Amino acid sequence: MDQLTNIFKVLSDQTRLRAVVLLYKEELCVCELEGVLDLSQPKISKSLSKLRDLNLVQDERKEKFVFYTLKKDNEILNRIIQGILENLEEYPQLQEDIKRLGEKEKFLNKCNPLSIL
Amino acid sequence: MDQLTNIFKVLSDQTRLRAVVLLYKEELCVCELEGVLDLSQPKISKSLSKLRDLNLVQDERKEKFVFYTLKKDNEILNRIIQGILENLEEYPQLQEDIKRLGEKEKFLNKCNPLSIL
DNA sequence: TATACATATACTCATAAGTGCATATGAAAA
DNA sequence: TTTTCATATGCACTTATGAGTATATGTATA
Repeated sequence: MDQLTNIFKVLSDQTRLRAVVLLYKEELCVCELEGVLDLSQPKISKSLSKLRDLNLVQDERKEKFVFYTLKKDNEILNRIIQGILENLEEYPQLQEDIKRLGEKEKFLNKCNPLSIL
Repeated sequence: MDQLTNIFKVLSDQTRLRAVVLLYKEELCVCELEGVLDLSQPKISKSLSKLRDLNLVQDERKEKFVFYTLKKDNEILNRIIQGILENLEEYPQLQEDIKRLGEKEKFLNKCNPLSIL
């Protein structure tokens, strides 16, 4: 039951929930998450680290960036996210996040404040 | 999104999760929950109070006892519990709890230690 | 092999959350 | 109207958690 309650705990934080929803849709690097969610780098990194602890996420380095994907082998988690996605109208923030996924490339290489035009 | 993360937070505690699953199956009073889950009265009572705060539960007094039921109007919550119930083999504790639901009457009027035969 | 840059982690702090025990509340029964 | 009994709440304590800032790590590029 621990595995179950741990999943709920992970989802009970807004940052992590937002990240999980995005990662369910596509692979993203820390940089992109930082930009799309408009949150600090350590905050994103820590969130991802908790997801990694629970084995909910997979990471892979590609050149300069580390890309994360959500593992799709967790029945309950899949169900939950699907439930959320089917009722997105109820969650404007998540809706907005997903919309901003379209501009994700904008944030690649732009995570450093100094490099923002 | 707060409502969502709050639901996850509520479910991230073992006591509350166990109670929610039982209350999804049937109406129970504090006494019965105490017996079935084998936990202290204040612990049960506090768990129920958090569920009440989130409007996930309904209470009704019947003579000496206060009976609780889970409200079935929360899409996401329903889905989650259904998901759990469909994979009960993975959660022995919850399975055991549900089994003990059969003996629930045994605990009515027996919550007071002094009245235990 | 230096340097730059993306990501991870450490540290401190403030706050929240769970637990156990004692006690308050309030309805029912005597 | 007093007593009993089911349930709720308060308090003290301990641990967990999230946030921000600074800094470490490690790969890639110059």
